[in-house]
Amino acid sequence: MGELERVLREHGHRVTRPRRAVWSVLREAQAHLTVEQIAASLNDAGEDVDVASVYRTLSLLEELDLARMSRLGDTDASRWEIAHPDEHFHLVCEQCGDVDHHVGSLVAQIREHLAGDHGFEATEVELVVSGRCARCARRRAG
Amino acid sequence: MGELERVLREHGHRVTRPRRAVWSVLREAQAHLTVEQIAASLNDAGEDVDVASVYRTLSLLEELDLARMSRLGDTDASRWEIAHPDEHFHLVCEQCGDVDHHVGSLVAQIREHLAGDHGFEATEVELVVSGRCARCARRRAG
DNA sequence: GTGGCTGCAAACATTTTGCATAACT
DNA sequence: AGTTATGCAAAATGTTTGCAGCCAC
Repeated sequence: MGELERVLREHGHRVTRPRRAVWSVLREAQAHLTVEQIAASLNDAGEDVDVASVYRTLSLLEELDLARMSRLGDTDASRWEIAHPDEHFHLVCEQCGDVDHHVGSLVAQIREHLAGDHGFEATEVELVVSGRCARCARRRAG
Repeated sequence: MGELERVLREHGHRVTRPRRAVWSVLREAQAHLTVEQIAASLNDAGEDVDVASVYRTLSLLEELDLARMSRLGDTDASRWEIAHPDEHFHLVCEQCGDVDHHVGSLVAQIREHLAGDHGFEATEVELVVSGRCARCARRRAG
């Protein structure tokens, strides 16, 4: 049994076609998807799921720590991704539009720094860095 | 002549009552304000400014690097603040709802780390940390 | 069978836009 | 006087909700 089914059942929720479909789209995408993009993917896959259900499913997945929402870049639409077990941060390239995930010690370092200097117990560290990725920097600088 | 007037004129924009009023509200507030809150403040101050003008003014101020927008916490409304010359980050307390600014070396450190390890030229570092502030942590832990 | 879930449509919240008028330079 | 910015209202966008019927359990 997949992770989705297990977690849903554990919490007394039902395993339905729309939930499987949304989960599948999130799993297969590497990027952060807007609801619009998720709906398009569902369509491509021949799955007929209402946006309202997409929203409801995403909220549920978030509640169950299976998905994560963020508002990257300058868009006003939320973007969704599978909840990574590892802490990571986002590098948004202003030139090519790419969004990279990076797992590293950085987030842990930030957490420690805050606990030490500010007495702040961090539960969630959201680090979004905009700029130019190595590839674009190379191309432009020579 | 104030900073607002100077920058507006420098860029060929007019100095108008709504622009002064919005600027004044932002200057006097320490917090990050939603457009709704800005409108309420304007009302309190006896200034009659349409929301559309508030939005247009805020966009202009952002373009001129006089104001900054961010989407803190879980709200879906943008929040605005005077553009700080210093780099800073946000500590959002999940318990008391407080949003603190912190200026420190942390952002510079992140920038260096990324340039070194990832070859990523950061232009903007947005660090939002949720958790429990020192005050709330003390109260609860003893 | 029954209660939770879905689809549909309508409501809601936030932000943007078109246009006639007002006001800054 | 010229033209940019404003106010108003309407539209666009993103998200939530009420409800009748459907489907997983």
